Amino acid sequence: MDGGTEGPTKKRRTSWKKDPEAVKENILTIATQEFAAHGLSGANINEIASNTSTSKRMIYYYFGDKEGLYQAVLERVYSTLRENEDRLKVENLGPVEGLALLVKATFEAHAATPLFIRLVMIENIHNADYLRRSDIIPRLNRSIIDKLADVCARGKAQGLFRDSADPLELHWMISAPSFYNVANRATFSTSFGEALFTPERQERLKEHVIDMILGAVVIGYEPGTSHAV
Amino acid sequence: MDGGTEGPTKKRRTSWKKDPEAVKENILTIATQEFAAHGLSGANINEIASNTSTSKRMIYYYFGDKEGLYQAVLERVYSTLRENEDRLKVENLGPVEGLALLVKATFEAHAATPLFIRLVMIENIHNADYLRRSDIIPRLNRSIIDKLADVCARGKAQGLFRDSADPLELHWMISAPSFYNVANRATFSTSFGEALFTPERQERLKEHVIDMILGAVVIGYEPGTSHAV
DNA sequence: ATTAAAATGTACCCAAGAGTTAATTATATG
DNA sequence: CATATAATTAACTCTTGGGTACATTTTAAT
Repeated sequence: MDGGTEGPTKKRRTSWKKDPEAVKENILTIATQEFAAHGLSGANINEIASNTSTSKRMIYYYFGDKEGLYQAVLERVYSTLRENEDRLKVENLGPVEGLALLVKATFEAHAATPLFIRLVMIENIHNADYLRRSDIIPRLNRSIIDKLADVCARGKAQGLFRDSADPLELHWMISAPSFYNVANRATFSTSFGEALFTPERQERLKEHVIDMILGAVVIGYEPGTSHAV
Repeated sequence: MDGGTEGPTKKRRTSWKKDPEAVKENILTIATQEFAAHGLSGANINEIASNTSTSKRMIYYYFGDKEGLYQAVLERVYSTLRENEDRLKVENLGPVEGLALLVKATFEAHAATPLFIRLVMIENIHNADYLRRSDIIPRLNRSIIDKLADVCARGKAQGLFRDSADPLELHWMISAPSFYNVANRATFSTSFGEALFTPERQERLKEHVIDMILGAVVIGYEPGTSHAV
């Protein structure tokens, strides 16, 4: 094809600026999408590189290898999640309303961040090896448990919550449907149809989840009275 | 080692029996473990082959390519699940007891089949492309919905269940915590510790799930009165 | 200006692993 | 018992893609 004039096609390099942070950020953004889409082994470094504004060389320069890049992606996405959790304020609400808000916010947050969900799924396939290896765990996810503990304590003190209410169990109960709703949507709708995934049915499911949680925790709770939506 | 007498080491092939079904079954069993462990792209055909009592050639002979093998694995494991569901009998139980049993059995079945859970997680990563392509879907997972519909109808007819109770939503509500409990154990316990995964706490969680579901469906349900465990 | 170090570009290497080719053996059928 | 076909073995090919070598450019410090 281009074998034409073998003239001055020397090594004419393009000019560039030093901007390490922007380059790293650019790589991480693209890599997040690639890993979320195809998993750790399925992700393609060449593909990531070609979608960045830099080169494959820089990926290895900054992140060492594929696993290093994956780990960085995982940590960044977890940190973002943490920041979102921190923004939630329930201290000023009553225990029942506070708990209802936490459930509602969790359900919506999961639905709004499918990329994060996929990365967590992938990390679970890998037995959480990379998350465990990370040093961000301790400060991670602490706030959501603290919030639940606060709401729980106040609810019990006011005689509104059952004695059995437990913050960690509550977090499990809230996360499970919220996570499943996004994570298993593909197989669920393939098996049973898309019916539950219209906006209206999703609202209904969210209501059900709130009712289930409050019903398990709040003494004498009447379904449909959360006023949280 | 065996470099000794370079005598009659010609092409002396080992003897073998024709046994296509056993060979296929053997391949599927090993492949199931490999795919469940490493996912579609992460699985290694050479590794699978070396763990079977046959050769890599046979994998391609019977299943065409890696994706064909994966699809076969997926279909087989879904079929096994279906058979387990069919064994459950709730027609002779009252609506409340029947529903409680369905929840309990689902929770326990998920906990008992981590391999299946992993394959479903992996299939969701692939947007259920292979499940969708399969022709086993229609008859699949039908029975569980039918059972729930039966229980629901009887519960409503007897004035025990809320009018809002819906079989498909119920299945979603039952599956979500059951699935999450196994699928996300790695990241959950990495973030929050192993506390919820002792046998005692798992029993407690199962009770909570039963209570939550019954609380959402059964009019005037009192937590801890399911008698299902 | 000089220079060293950090950052970047280009081209390449090479192992891993999906998939194939061709010969060989078992078994059913007439 | 000839022979066609299904089942199987052994050895090979060849692309894909993770990772690297090395040259080059920017920038900050002296």
